[in-house]
Amino acid sequence: MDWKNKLRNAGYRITDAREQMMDLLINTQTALSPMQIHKALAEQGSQMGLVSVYRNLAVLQENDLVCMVFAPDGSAAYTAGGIGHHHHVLCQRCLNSASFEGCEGFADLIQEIEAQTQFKVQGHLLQFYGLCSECQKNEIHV
Amino acid sequence: MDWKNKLRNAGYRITDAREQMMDLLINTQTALSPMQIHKALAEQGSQMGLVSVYRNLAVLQENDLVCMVFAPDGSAAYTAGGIGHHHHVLCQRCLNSASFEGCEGFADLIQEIEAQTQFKVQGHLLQFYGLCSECQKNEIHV
DNA sequence: ATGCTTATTGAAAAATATTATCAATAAGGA
DNA sequence: TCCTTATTGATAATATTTTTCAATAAGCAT
Repeated sequence: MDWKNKLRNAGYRITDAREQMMDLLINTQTALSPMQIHKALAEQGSQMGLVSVYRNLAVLQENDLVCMVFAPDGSAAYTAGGIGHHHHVLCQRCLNSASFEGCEGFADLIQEIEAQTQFKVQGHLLQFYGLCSECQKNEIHV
Repeated sequence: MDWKNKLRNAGYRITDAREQMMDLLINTQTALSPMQIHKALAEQGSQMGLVSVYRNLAVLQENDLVCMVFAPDGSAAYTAGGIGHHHHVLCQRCLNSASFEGCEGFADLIQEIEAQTQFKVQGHLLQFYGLCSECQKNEIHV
């Protein structure tokens, strides 16, 4: 199911603002801050206000159409890749974002944590940071 | 080495503000926001300004005396537990924080990610969320 | 196509969170 | 005890996110 039907089925409307945002996020490799999204759309001629960017990010995120990731500096950035349960690798240099599945290996770790801490584990936050292939090339010449 | 010497050796001074903050963070099970720290210290009679809380959190964090964690809502909170490379489990209900070591199991996962994404992985962000033992008890009566 | 209902938008303002400035104070070595 | 300089508090400046509200537009029913 494409994102439009997903939104429609959830009772949301398909607006220009949402189309522009989805197009941008889908076609951008790097994770973008709300401000960057706003700026990029403005440069494309969009009149959309920053407020709508925030509001729609919330809607899109709620419907699993975009993910929030933490940039290396701790700030929030958004990206459209990835379906189902997955995680992200972010390039520390250019914020290029890739997704991957597989945190099954956690089962053992979670058991150990629960034994050690007496917590009941219910969820996790996992991201990797590194260098994308492009930035690795440039890194050589440092 | 206790935290005072650690700071001293790094060229920082031991001030009332820093002592109050360390005492508070060491004796508090839950992760605290800058605001909560400021409020708690004010209630103890401290005159410390919120600005100093922020500044000293930065200093203490830089010296690995406190850790920043992400609360379930994405906001930053601080806790003093844990030495060396470690991670945290946070209670979603009360923000109780426990630390654990062991992300060795990541070696395989990282190799897989690097193969899949062409990234060179250099670091990671990992936290678990769940219920602490106290909150599990209360959960039963929901 | 047309009208109606209501979600959505933009603009401005409010609320929050964080950082910078600078004179006054205090830590800690001489 | 003095001196140097990191640290502090108060204020202001930035940055970030949310709220409010009238105007607009999406999409269903006609």
